[in-house]
Amino acid sequence: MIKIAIIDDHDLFREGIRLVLGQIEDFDVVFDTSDGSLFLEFLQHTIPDVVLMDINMPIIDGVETTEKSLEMRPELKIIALTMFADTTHYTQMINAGVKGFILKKSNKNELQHAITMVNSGGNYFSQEIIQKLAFQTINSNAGNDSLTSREMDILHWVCTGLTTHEIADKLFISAKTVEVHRNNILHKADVRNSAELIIWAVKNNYFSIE
Amino acid sequence: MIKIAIIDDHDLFREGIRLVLGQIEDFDVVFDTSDGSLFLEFLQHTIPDVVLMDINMPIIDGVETTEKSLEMRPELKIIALTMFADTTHYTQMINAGVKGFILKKSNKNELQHAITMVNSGGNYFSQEIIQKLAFQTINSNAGNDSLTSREMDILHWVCTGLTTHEIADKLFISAKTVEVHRNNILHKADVRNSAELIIWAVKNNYFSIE
DNA sequence: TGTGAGCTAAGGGTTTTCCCTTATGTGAGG
DNA sequence: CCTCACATAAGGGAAAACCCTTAGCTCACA
Repeated sequence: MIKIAIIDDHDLFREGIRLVLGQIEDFDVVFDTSDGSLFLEFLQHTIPDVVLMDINMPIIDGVETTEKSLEMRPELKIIALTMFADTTHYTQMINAGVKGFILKKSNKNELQHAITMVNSGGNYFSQEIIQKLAFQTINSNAGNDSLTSREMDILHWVCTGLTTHEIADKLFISAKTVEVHRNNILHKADVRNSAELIIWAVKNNYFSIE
Repeated sequence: MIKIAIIDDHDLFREGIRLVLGQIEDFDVVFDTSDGSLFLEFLQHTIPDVVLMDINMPIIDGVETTEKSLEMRPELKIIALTMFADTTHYTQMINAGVKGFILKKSNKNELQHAITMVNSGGNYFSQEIIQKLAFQTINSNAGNDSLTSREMDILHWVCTGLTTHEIADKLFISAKTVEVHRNNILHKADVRNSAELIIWAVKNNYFSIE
C-alpha cells in the first residue's frame, strides 16, 4: 500500500483526486487538506509515502510548505502539482527536494504512473516540462535567471496594474529604481512588455489570479 | 435518479467530479467528455437532467457548446462551471439559457446543492457572483458593457503582448483604429492600463492562459 | 580585503500607451 | 428613411513604458 497525502486548496479538485486515487489498488490516501500548516502537524505523527503538493497558491505557500515539510522529514517524496509548466522554478524546486512535477491537466494514468515511479525511488516530470527545459537550453539564457526578492515585489505590483510611479511611492524608493527593476525583470523573463510579462508571471507562479 | 453529464477538458478534474457525484445518492453521471462536439452527438439519443459545462476553454468552446446544446434541446438544464466569478458574461449566459453558475473552487456540498436546485426547476448562482453583481449595480456602469467582436479580436492580441502597431499590421487596419478599440476596451473593462486589462480579460474568460 | 550580487539612483533618449476630439462609411432595425 | 451601433481613421498632446549608460552603497563570501 502506497500511503498518499494531498495538499491543495481547491476543494473539489482535491476531493476528486482523493477518489480517483482511492480507486487504484495499492494506493491509499491517508490525508488531504487545503492548509499547508495542517499538513506539517500531520507530519509530526505520520509519514506518507508520496505527497501531492499544489504549488499554485495564494501567497506562495506551496513552496514554503514543501520546504518546511522536507526540513521535518527529509526522506519525504513530494510531487509538485502545477497548473502550468513552470520552468523558472524547477531548479529551486528540485533543490528543495521535489521528486516530480505533474500538471493539473494531466490524466489519471499519468498521475498513477508518477506516483508509482516516485514511490519506488525514481523521479517523474511531465512531458511538457521536459520539452520546455530542452527548448530553453537551446535558447541558452532565455528566461533562466531567477528573480531576486525585490524583483518579485515589483513584479507583484506590476501585475496588479500599478504604474512605475505608484510602485515607487508604495516602496518609498525612486521611480527610476523601479524602472531599473522592471527592465531587469523583462530581460530575465525574456519578454518585451508588461502584457507578456504578466502572462509569464502567471505561468511561472510568480503571480496568481484570484 | 438525477442523470448528469459533465463537459470539461481537464481530465483529472472531470474524473474527480464524476466520482464525487457518483458517491451521492440519487446522482448518476451518465456521460462525461472533454469534447463539446461529442456531447452534442450524445444529446441526439439521450437527455441528461443536469449538465455541468466548463466555460473556461481554449477558443471559447464552452459558450458555443452551451448554445448549440440548447438549440437541440431547449429544455436542458445547464450549470456553468467557471474558474473565476465572471460577471461580464452573465447576462449572455443567462440569455443563452444557463440555469446556474458555480465556481471550480467550490466544494462538494455546494455542487450537490446547485445540481439539486437546478434539477427541480430552480437556479443556482454561487455567492461570489451574486456579490460581484450587487457591487456592480452600485457602481452603475462599471464593467457592464459587453465587448464587440472586433474588440475581442484586439483584446486577444493585446493579451498576447502585441503592440498597437503590430496588431494594426496583423489586421490590416490603421494603428489609430487599434488605439480607439484599445481605449474603448479599457473603458468597458473599467481598468486603467494593459496590466489591469489582462487580469480582467482572464477573469472574465476573454483570454485564457494555456 | 577584494570581488560580486543586489539595491539604489540619475541622465537622456525612443517608443508605446493613454486620452481627448472630430469625422466618415456601412449595415441592421424601427 | 433615418437613426444607432460599429469600424474605420486622424490630429495632437500627456503620461508611462522601455532601453541604454554610469555609479555609489552594502552585505556576504571567499
